[in-house]
Amino acid sequence: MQDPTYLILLALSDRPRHGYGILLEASELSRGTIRLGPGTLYGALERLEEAGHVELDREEIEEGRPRRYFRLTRRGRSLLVEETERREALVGLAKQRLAHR
Amino acid sequence: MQDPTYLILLALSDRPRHGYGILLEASELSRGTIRLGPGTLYGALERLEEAGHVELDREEIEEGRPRRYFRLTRRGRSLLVEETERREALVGLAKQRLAHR
DNA sequence: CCCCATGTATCGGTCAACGATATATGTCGC
DNA sequence: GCGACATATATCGTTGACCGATACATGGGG
Repeated sequence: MQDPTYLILLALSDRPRHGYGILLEASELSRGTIRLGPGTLYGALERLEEAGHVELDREEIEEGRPRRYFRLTRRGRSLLVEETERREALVGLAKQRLAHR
Repeated sequence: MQDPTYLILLALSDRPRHGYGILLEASELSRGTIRLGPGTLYGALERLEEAGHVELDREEIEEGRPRRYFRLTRRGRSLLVEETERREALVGLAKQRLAHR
């Protein structure tokens, strides 16, 4: 799993968000390091939805503008936890390697 | 930077290695999680060499089989350190998020 | 009145990654 | 002596995530 997809899952980990909200949260989470474009977002959401990691929470229409909220599924949260552990292990190894030289 | 490229840099961080050695070391580092194929390896090495992150250390011929050793350049090591810090920060954030719920 | 922020969505291009494949030698077991 | 496997390098074609550009729509601020 690459960073953009990981950030999307992470942005949804505390509560459901709509597309644009995910974009903003992901940007904040990475401190502006990673900027998701809409193409990345909706493509990834589609794949995540198809895989059962994310699902539509609700649809709202506010002042003529539609908002589609997505939420993590149980499977999605599992995936996020696993991926986090995998990343943590790899980074731990790397730090160890880079330290003793 | 994706995992395969990261693992290649990491595999070269302690000493120069030849292609097949990188493959084995990367497999060991990730505990078999990530298996690099030759296509991935040589493609990535070419890109890394062109970018000045990796360079040819020496060429040996042992028992009719050629061995091409690669090493990290200073720039390559810098990149590896930066990338590790970036990954560490992101994983730290993720753990924090996943904890308080 | 125009720009910007908000909000969703599609399209096409790029490029890393990947599997399959090819070539060659040495070793081990049968 | 033969086949299977590990060692070792390399190429090719495909896939698919990612990304920028673009489109469309509304509301607010300068």
